[in-house]
Amino acid sequence: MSKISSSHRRVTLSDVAKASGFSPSTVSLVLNEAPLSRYIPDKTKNKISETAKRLGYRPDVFARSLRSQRSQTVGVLVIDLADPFCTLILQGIERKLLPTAYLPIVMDAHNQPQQLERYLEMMIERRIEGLITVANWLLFDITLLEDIDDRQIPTVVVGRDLESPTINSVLVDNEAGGYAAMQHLYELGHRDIAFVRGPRRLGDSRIRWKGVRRFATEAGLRLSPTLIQDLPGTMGSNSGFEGGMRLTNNLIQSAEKFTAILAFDDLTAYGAIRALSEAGRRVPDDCSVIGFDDIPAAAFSTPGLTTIQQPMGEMGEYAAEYILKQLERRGEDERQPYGDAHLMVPTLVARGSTAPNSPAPKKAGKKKRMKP
Amino acid sequence: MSKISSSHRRVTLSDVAKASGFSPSTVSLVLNEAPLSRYIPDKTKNKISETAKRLGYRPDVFARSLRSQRSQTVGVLVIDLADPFCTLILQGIERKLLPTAYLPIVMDAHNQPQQLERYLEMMIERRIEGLITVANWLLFDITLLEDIDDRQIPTVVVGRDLESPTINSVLVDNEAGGYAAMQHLYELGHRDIAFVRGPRRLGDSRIRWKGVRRFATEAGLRLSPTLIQDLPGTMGSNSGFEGGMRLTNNLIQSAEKFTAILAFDDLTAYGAIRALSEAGRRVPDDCSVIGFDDIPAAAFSTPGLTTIQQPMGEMGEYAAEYILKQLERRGEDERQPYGDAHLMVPTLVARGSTAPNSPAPKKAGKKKRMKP
DNA sequence: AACTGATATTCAATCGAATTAATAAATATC
DNA sequence: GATATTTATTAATTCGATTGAATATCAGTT
Repeated sequence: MSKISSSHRRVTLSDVAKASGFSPSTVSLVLNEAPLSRYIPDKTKNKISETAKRLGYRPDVFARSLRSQRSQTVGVLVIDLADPFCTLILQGIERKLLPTAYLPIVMDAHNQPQQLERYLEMMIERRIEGLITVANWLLFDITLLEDIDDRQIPTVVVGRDLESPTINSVLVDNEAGGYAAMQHLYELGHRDIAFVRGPRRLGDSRIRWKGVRRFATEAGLRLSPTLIQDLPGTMGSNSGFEGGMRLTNNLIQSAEKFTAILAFDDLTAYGAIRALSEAGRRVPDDCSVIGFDDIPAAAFSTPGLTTIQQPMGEMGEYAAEYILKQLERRGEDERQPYGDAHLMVPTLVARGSTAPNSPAPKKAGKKKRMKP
Repeated sequence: MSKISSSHRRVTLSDVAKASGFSPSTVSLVLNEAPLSRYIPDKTKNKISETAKRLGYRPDVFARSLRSQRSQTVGVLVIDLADPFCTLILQGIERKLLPTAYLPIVMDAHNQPQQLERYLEMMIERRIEGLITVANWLLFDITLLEDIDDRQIPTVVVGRDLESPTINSVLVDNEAGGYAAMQHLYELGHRDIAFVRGPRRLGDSRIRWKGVRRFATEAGLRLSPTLIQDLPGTMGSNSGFEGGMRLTNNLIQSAEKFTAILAFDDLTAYGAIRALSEAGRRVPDDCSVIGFDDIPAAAFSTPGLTTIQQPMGEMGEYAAEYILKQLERRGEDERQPYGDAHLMVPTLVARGSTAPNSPAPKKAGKKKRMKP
């Protein structure tokens, strides 16, 4: 039973009509379960559906779309498909869309926001009925998305805090995440904690920091300004790694003691680990490292990376559901609340890259300076 | 200049016709540069193209597809989007397709080959003009693809050796890769090498092994059967990691000495590293590990993973080009050679997970037994 | 017997563009 | 000057499905 369909000539609506002895109109009404089919007796309905099945009829999507002015597609604009963060979100979206009649049209911006306009134009040309943008932390022009939204095409952004006044978004509770990361390190006994924060211009980064600060305040912990580094705002895709490495080197050379690093995201964390390793410091024995995201590599690297897990899959699912809901209530003309952000709860995943602080000395008098 | 298009009402062909003072036919001929437009004077042509541009005319893809029976799309069936191997290939495909008139319709099989048939049906419904299947090492039913090929839809598979008699494919030269991996370890002085091979049923795995054997024979090296482990054929997506871990534990417990592990792929290699680490063996000091693929994580893990790089991007590009070529010469009815496999050259990428063998003891007398 | 309303089915227009056959004017040929 | 030929443009059909208006049948009402 592996043949997909035996005859190569297309079966059209009127083929079914002819074969079943009814008119194309009737066939259409029946197969679409249109309201007008309400008076058509079951006998007719059965006959029609049977012949349709027998002939292997499949409606021509183009004819249908042309007539109905609906494409049955949802645009999915992914900022970078190679970013595992985006990929997992995308898979969540697909999971929700698969059982529906909507086909995702996936476009990959390859980390080049300059071309965003072009992609969106292509999507409009293809008459997408909804738009989901899967963003990583790359900055791009929001006004383009707002344009789409203006056109009555429901739009949502997943993964990033866009801080747009009009566009709804789905993202992780960054503050809770920052808080949890900090708490984890604190509970392991770390008091001298270094930070590699995200770019200042990035909303997500600021909010995570807010969570970190909140925990520190509550715990009565003072954060040393010397131990705070910021990733630059103008970074390519993978340069989180390089940034993390460079900034961690700064930290090491600053000569201020620290026993743990809280990194902006997993890639940054890996950069930190590399830098520490090159400086002869073992993770987690000499220094704990915690990331953010929980990309797949976090599980299979050695040591495993302790991190704040974003529920990427669920975020994608939620976004897809949101769009589907919008599409259902189309025409009701009740616009959803503007600029809403739906926050998902992050989860701490403790792996090998964090460990209790200083198993040896209880008295804090003996400080190991790397360089005087 | 961020507005994508000002007016929300669609501009149709006859709008342009009215505005320019010509008939829809003429406008269509001019804008498509159809053969019949050869007698139309430049004056007319210019006027029409100008008004078209002025009004912001964009042909309706559905109307066009309905009439011309061409969808201007290429189906891209990805076995697992979360697999970085697939992702990078996909990006290569996109790079080549972007400048053309063809839009990729990406479908993700989520590692569930049972649903393949359904996806292919959806693609046929969407009238894809060509099909690129991005395969990882998951086994699936080839006959489905052969069906597509039968329908005059050019088909190609990237990334896997399908061993199909009819379908063309693009993949890495597995034998050369196996050879190079082996050579690398040998040149570092390793003589006692353990292997975690891929599933026996997998063609790629067998060919890699062929390369390994060839080098061993040339170098006069005997391979110990005890040090050869095979991944099971029935594995989920990420279980390469678990498999690698489990089989490496077997190796460790076998008590036969080895100073390097040649793993089937990067994920397997990471499993091996984890197992070694848990057994107290350091990589690369106590044991070198080499992988295959060069997934992104290989670069940012610590130590970096030495591996055989597959040119994933280029493979994708090549596949896309192949399909485009087939589409160009459509109608010429000269079928391409059947079942061709285009081999791409792999590259050794030496990173931190491999190191010269035994800087210390020359005499191999002192064996550390894990358990008797 | 004429009329109403529910039931059952179909006609015909439409979506927007591509394309073939047809027409009209200008020029060339004998 | 009648007839080809080239140049320039268009009317009309087609792709395949949807849908509002129209028609036809029948049971029930007065």
